[in-house]
Amino acid sequence: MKRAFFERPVLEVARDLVGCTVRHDNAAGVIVETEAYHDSEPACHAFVGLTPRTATLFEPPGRAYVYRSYGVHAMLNAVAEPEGVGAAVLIRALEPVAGIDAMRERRGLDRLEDLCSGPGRLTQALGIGLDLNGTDLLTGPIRVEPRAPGWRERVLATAPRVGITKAVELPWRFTAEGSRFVSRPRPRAGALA
DNA sequence: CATGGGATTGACT
DNA sequence: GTCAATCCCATGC
Repeated sequence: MKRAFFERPVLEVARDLVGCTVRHDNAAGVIVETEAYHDSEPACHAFVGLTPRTATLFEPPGRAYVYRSYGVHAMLNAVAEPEGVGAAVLIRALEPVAGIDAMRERRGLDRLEDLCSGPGRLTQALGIGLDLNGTDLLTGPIRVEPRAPGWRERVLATAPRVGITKAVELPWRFTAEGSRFVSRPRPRAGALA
């Protein structure tokens, strides 16, 4: 993955990350669902400006923004756009492709579809914790790798983002159409990107 | 310094 | 479908 990939409009990065691979600690999955967040809209953490919590979002593109959700779960984002712009792509679901036994162990579950089909689930499956906030996705412990041949053809669906209360109308969620590894709620077929 | 609210999940009715 | 868990941090007094 090249640095320039992340230094682009966050909607483009969100779309193009579907089909790429996330790897950590000998486990990996192909991204099947993303959401875009940008400091110009109130659902984004960076909307409030530069604070200790949001600092990573304004850092150079290609870094990991990892934060705690509901006091329980770790959420993994890829920082996008030039340094100084608060924007990131939330990785919401993966199709497991490597280290599946390790994932099952960390999740305490067997079903392949339950391992990484949600933002809190995939961080647990990959062993990604808050300590990795700010690390580099090109050189650090978490790696994002380009699409394998064939994923270019995959059809994307757009939908409203999940679990937010502001800017709910923006269709900034992207899913690999028909994938059984997408998190709930599964978007209706038809709204193609 | 007190308070409220999550970019969720899993267990339970 | 409903609901609690759990904790950091932004905000307001």
